[in-house]
Order: sequence, then C-alpha cells, then structure tokens
Amino acid sequence: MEKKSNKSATLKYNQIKEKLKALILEEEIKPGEKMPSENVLSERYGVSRQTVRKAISDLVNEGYVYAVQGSGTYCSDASRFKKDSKDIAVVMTYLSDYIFPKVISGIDSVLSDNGYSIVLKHTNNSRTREIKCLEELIEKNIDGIIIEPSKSNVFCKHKDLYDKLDKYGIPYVFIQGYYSVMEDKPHVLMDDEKGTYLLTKYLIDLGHKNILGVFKSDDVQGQNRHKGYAKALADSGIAYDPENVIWFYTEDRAVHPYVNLQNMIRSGKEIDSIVAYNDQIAYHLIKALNELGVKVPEDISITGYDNSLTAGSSELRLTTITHPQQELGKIAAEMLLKMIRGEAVEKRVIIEPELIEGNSCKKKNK
Amino acid sequence: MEKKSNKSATLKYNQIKEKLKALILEEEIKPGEKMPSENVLSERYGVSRQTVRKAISDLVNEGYVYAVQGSGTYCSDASRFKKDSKDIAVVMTYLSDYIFPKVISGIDSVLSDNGYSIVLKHTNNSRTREIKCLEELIEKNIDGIIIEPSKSNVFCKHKDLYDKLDKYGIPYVFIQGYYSVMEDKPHVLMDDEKGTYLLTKYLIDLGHKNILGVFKSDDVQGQNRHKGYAKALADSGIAYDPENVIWFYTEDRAVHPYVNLQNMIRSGKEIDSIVAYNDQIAYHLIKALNELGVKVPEDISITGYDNSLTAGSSELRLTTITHPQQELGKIAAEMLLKMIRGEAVEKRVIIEPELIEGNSCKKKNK
DNA sequence: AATTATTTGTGCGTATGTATC
DNA sequence: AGATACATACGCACAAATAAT
Repeated sequence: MEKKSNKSATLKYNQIKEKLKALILEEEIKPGEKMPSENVLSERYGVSRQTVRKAISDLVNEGYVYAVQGSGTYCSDASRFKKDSKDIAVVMTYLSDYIFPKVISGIDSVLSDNGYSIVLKHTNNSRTREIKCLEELIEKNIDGIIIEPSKSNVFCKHKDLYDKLDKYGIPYVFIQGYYSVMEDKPHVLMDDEKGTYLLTKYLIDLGHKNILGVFKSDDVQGQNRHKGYAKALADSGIAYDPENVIWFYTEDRAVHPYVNLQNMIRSGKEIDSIVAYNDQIAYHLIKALNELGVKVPEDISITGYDNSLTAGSSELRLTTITHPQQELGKIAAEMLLKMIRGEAVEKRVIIEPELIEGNSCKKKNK
Repeated sequence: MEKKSNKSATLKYNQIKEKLKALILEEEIKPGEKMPSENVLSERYGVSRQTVRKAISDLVNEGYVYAVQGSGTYCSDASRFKKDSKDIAVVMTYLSDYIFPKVISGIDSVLSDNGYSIVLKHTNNSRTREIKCLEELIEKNIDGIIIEPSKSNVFCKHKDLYDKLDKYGIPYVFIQGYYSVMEDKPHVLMDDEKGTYLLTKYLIDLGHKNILGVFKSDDVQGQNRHKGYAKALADSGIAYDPENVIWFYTEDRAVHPYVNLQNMIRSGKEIDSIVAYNDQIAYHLIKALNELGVKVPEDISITGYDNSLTAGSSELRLTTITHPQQELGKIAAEMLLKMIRGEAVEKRVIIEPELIEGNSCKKKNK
C-alpha cells in the first residue's frame, strides 16, 4: 500500500493532478473559474499534452473540474458538480394520521408528475432530530427540501445548517411555520391568526362570553392561534382573561389539557365554550367533558381547527377551520420546483382560512 | 439533443463500449469473468489499442469492469458495483389518510434507527404506475423495497421486473398482499379471512341472519374478506346468497356500494346487518342508510375493518377488526433489514386479527 | 527460482475533428 | 473567419504486474 502510494506520487500525471487539485483546494482557482489550458499546462510542466489530459480526465471523474469542448476546463462549483438525483426530501414533524397524509399527497401529486421521488423524514418535533435529519440529507444527493420546522417558536439555533444548504445550492421551502431568523426564506403557511379569529367571533356571535382557549405553546401556529383568539375578544369588547387559557407543550398534549380542563370544571369555573388548538385536541377535550357528564354542544360549545375529520358521518361534527393541506403541499412543491429551475418565487404564501360549520356549537340561551 | 446522441453513437470508443456493456448485461460475460484483452479487442474491432483503452476506461469509471495490471480486465460483480445508498423505497397504493400513515410510521420507526431513509412512492393502485415506479427505483440506487401490490388479485404480468430486482440483488418485501406467482417471496399480511369470519360470526351470535356483505373485488384482501364471510355463514348453517353480496371495484368505491345499498333498501330487501369491506366503506354505507332514514345500529347493524377510526370520542363506534398497521410496517421493515444483511427470513408472516367491539351492532330482538 | 509471454499502465508524438469565442 | 481549446483516433516504446512455463 505504502509502496504503491509512493510510486503513484512519482507518476507525472499524478503530480500534475495533485498540483491542480491544490490550486482548487487552496482556492487559487475558485469555482467556475477557468483552469489553464492543456497546452499551457503541458508546456509549464514540461510534459506531453496527453499526460496533462490524463490528469485532467481523472479530475473530471472525481468531480473537481468539468470540461467544455471548444471553451476550456473549469473548476466545479457545487451545483455543476452535483448531478440531479431527482429526489426531494420532505421533513415533517410527525408521520401521524392527522394532517400529514394530505400534505404529502399534495406534494406527491406535483412531484411525481415531474419525475421526482420523495424521501421522507420526520423529526418528532425535536430540534435535535431536525439537525440530524438535515445533516443526513446534506450527505445525500438531494435536489431540494420541503420542511416543517420543529418547535418553530423556539429560537433557531441551527441556522448554520440552512446556510450550508444555501452554499450547496440546495433549495428549501418551509411549510406550516418558519424560523423568524429566516423569514426571507420561502415559506407557505396558513393564516392561523385569522382562523381562530373567525372561530372565536363565531362563538361570540352565538352569545358565548366565557370562552376557554387551549393552545400549544411551542410552535408559531399555537402562538398565532392564540393571537387570533385574543384579538376577536378584544374586538368584541370582551376582556382577555389569562385564567381562561390553557397552554400545553407537545410532550404534554396527551394529558395536560385533559386534566386541566377537568380540574376547571370540577372547581365550578364558568365556561360556556372552548376554542381548541386543533381537532385532535378538541376531541380529546370532548372526551374529558363527557367523562364528567358535560354534554357537547348542549352544555359547552367547542371548536376545532384543521378540518381533519375523515368521517363526516359521525354524529358530532366539529365546527372547524379548513386546512387545505393538499393545497399547501401542492403550493410548496411547486415553489420548490421553480427554485430548482432557478426561477424566482414569492417569499411568503399565506393560505386563507375558511370556517366550516358543524354541530359542535350551540346558540347560548340566556 | 438528437444530434448529440447520434454523434456519440458513431464514436468508435462508444461503439466498443456499448458492445462490451451488452456482453455484460446479457451475461455473456458473468461477474468475475475476464474480459477480452485490449490487444484482442483492438484486433477484433479493427481499432487502435488506445481506442479500446478509452472504452474500457469509461466502463471502469462507470463500475461495470475493473482492471488488474498484468492480469486483465474483469467483469464487476454486483456487490462491487453497488454501494449502499441507505435508502429504502416504500411503494404504497394510496397516500391516503386511511391506513398509510400508521404503516409508514411503523416502517420508519425501524428504519430511522438503522440510519435508513424512506423513499416514498405510490401507485394509485394501478399496475401501469407500479411498473413505472419499479423501473424508476431500479434506475436509482436503492437498498431494498417494501411494496404493497396494486390490484393484487389480477394476474401479475410484470414478474420480469421483480426478476430484475432479484438479479440486481435488491431485496423486497410485500405487504398487505402478494402476487400468487411469487408466493415464495417474503410477504407480511393480515389474516383477512379470519377477520371477517370473526365479524360475521359476531353478527350471527347477535341473532342476525340477513347479513349483507360488501367487498372489493380487485384485491386479495377483498377476496379473502369475502371468504371469511362465506365461511362463517356456512359454519352457522346459513345459506350463502350471492344476492346478499355487493362487489365493487376500486374505481367504483365512491358511488357503487352507496347507490346499490340504497336501491336494495328502497326495493324493500330484508337486511338486518352489513359486513363492510373496511371502515371507510362502512361509514359511507351508514351515510347512505341515514339518508333514507335507516338508523344504525337500531335498524341495521354494521361492521367495519381496519380499526382506522381516530376519534374514539365519536358517538358511533364501529365494531371492527384491529389492523395493527404500525406492527405490520415494523415487521416488514425488520424483514427487509435482515434480507439486506443477507440473513434468512420467513417467507410469510401473518398477523392475527382481533375483534374490537364498538356500538354499531345491536342484538336482534325477534 | 528464474524466465518468458501476456496484459495493463505510463508517457509521448501526431493528425484531425469540433465546439467556442 | 480565424484562433483557441478540448475530443477523437491512431501510432510507438517502455514499465510494471501477473501468470504460466
């Protein structure tokens, strides 16, 4: 082995190859810049043009340079070096049966037709896992990324990874949320604030005053849905009461809102309606209420969010907000394709929410 | 574009390259076998040795052959050619929110931990699209495939593609169904027959006699669920009546069962219960019944299949069969990993069904 | 164990083709 | 149109590794 490498160092074409490689690695010649011509090199190093060609041919195969007939040999820039993999990564927080399937099928409907495959990843809404995912994807040969940020309310500490993506020319689109430090990066999202505004207003119009809000605290969606709730109250002249809001973390979602609500009911707190973070939580809360003998919508009205209910035949249909998940996936995929093609895209696409009336809310008779 | 490809075909070294490549692909020269020497080739094709060398050099770079100085040039064996991509393809029929999310998260839970990524594909349950998918995947560098066969009841006409996978050493596992011509290939499935057997028996035990069966005709699941239904009737001494079965095709699923059932009811046909192909169809049928003023379970009992209901808080809970989709995904992924490692696996894993009692069925009072 | 033929690898020379600027 | 640069193609000589004698 050592003998071989010693020997290989004495080969003329290897010597030239190493010299050229050094020029590139030390950035004497920068990406996109022209290399010296074959004739120049053969004269400079006193070897035949064939020998120079062999050295360059190796460098081409290794991806350091590329040759254009009639023009010259050029130092590779990352994008030229990279050959299209026709793979696009989709990084979601959860692979649950909640909104993920519709988003992914929206994405797929656009990408399949354009010959792309989807590489699926998920982060469990954990920052650590998101970092691991991105690192893996950078290793791979990926043409672009559609990513749902994890815990998007917490400050983004891994901007360097996104900078790396920029450097490597790998385009990416955020969906459902975005990191505030990168608000100039393309993102597609719902107007979450407006959604809960509509719901809360709807409840107020039905005569409700003691409206409980249940929101997730660790993503922008939760923050925005809370804002819409508060704004609707303010606009209707109802005082905002922090005691009327239950905050929960992703990790808590299975027990915290459930238990808190039951405690409130048991303590005799006056609540006539609930604006829930999403449909899943709403159903969860309904269960908690039913357990205590409180009927929905007779005793308490409740609203959801995302219109995730598959079974429209179920007797209790939540009043909720359409979350055109498929549309969201489509738009994100189309933006990414444009970016791959080098076309310009809008930095921010906001999808308007629409209220879907179910039978989970009732006019308050006072 | 065309000009370019025409030109490249006239180049001598490309001609020789293609001839050699053909020898390898048609297995005239098998992996590990010696290629003709440069001098032999130069004489055989009437070109200079340098030209032959250029052709071979390209083949070396592309991985088809490798050269040993002083000895000769040899045909690569597949394992030498292929480097692990750490990608596994999952080919599903639909990316719906039905059973897909759970299966995929089961698969992911195993593969992520082992450093693999999922490449997601779907076939829309179309044979043509399945073929296109497989061809795309063969082009890519994939370590293995988990595939849900499309319309698995129809005879498999594309076995050659699976043979190609075998030849390339790409392992694959079928889930949810399998092609009968390849029953020796690993597959993981539910005991669908037993599932409907349990459901039908359950209805019979509640006193039902006129049990309508609604089944999908173009996959093995549908066939097997029908078998279980028929067997339960036979075991209980109830005559099987073809008039009591509605068959539908994938394409029809949205209207055919719905309309047919309504026609039956309108015509006054006596039906006291329904065994539906799956939960989705069951909910569909419930809607059809409600539209005609028929109540479930008061007037007609109904069973589903797959236990897909997310909202356990809905008032009508289907009596259904657990479809441990996550488990299914896990098992398939574990099998595939073993196959990649070259370990032996069971050819057939069958997951036992279990009845989940809801409130969609009622004891018949006669 | 040494020799020899074979085979690939290195290096150079020349001529012509073809794309680019 | 012409100069320049890379691409193809053939030729030769010798080196280095291998395999068979």
